[in-house]
Amino acid sequence: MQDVLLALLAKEPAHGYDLRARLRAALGPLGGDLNDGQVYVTLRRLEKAGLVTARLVGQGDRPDRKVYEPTPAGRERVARWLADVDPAARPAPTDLYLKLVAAASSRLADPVDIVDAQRRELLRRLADVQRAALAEPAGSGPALLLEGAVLRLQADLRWLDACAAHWTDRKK
Amino acid sequence: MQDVLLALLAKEPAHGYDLRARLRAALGPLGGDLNDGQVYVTLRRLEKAGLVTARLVGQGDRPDRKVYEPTPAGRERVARWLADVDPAARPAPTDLYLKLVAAASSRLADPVDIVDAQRRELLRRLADVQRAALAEPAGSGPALLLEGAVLRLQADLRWLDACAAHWTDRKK
DNA sequence: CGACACATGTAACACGTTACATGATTTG
DNA sequence: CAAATCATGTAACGTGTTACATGTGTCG
Repeated sequence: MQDVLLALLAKEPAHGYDLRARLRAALGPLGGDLNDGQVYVTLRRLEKAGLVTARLVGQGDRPDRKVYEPTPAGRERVARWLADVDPAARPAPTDLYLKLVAAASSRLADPVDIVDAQRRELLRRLADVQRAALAEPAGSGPALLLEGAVLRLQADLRWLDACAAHWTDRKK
Repeated sequence: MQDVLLALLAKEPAHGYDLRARLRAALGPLGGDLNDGQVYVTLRRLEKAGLVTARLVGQGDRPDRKVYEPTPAGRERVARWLADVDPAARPAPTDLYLKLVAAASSRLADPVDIVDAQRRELLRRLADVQRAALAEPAGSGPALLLEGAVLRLQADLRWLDACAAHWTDRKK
């Protein structure tokens, strides 16, 4: 998040509200879960870390803006971020897997039921995402991002099939 | 994490070291990034929240064990966790997407280069995971989890191709 | 007049990560 | 004798989440 904001500021100085709007625009329908204060908190942390500087810009009738600009240290960090490959969180559906293992070993729930419920949920989300994708102009950024979501959901659905097979075998 | 430990304790009371070992066994090669103190911190938080109780079990020569057991409130929470579908984090590769957008708009780096670097990285990880999968007994839990990782990595790789096409078009 | 866009924040909290810290016993 | 295994933790930190808090201007 910090890096993202820094990179946006490296393009041109901006104030919090504007950054939030740009983020929402870039993310499209998936930007809905952004938090109100998140951007401002992050900006203040960046400021405290000496990566950006701010100046107030009054504009008469409208509320004042606080325009941020990266410091040299900030620009350096952006460059490093862009050059590094993504650390990329654990690629596996670890959480669900642990739930299934826990359910199986504790005998409090049937893993196959959980898999079924999860499959229904993922199918629902897949439909949502695909519907949202149709609403986006083809070739737009959000459309691309939504395609990424679709691919992942499909991958997870195929994995769920493998899970179902796994625990069905064990049950008998 | 809290829920996972609670569920394991619901099966049978255990001490921290044992839980850690069970987790590592369940996760297989992917359990390597578990932190030493993590389990203990979580257990203490669970205790503070009144979801587990602990009693010390001395065993003469060996260090004492602290055996944890869920409280009724804890068991209730496990039941709820198992019944609920996974909240499942954002299904889209948002982080990388934002990096690409930031790179493109700031002109500090070429998105296509970033995509290429990322592809090399994912291919490397895919090879790692597949090699690890061969070392696991077929049909084991860890093997299943590794298959999940493979499917996701393949999905992300296909998405990278879409990204490359997207920004190659824009460049011309 | 009510809703929405503009514009900014804070405080408390939960959680994972990192790194540090200790000490006995078994095994090669 | 060194290393691995058993066994437990703590302190500090960074970050995201939640919820709260405030105020103006415009448009229908």
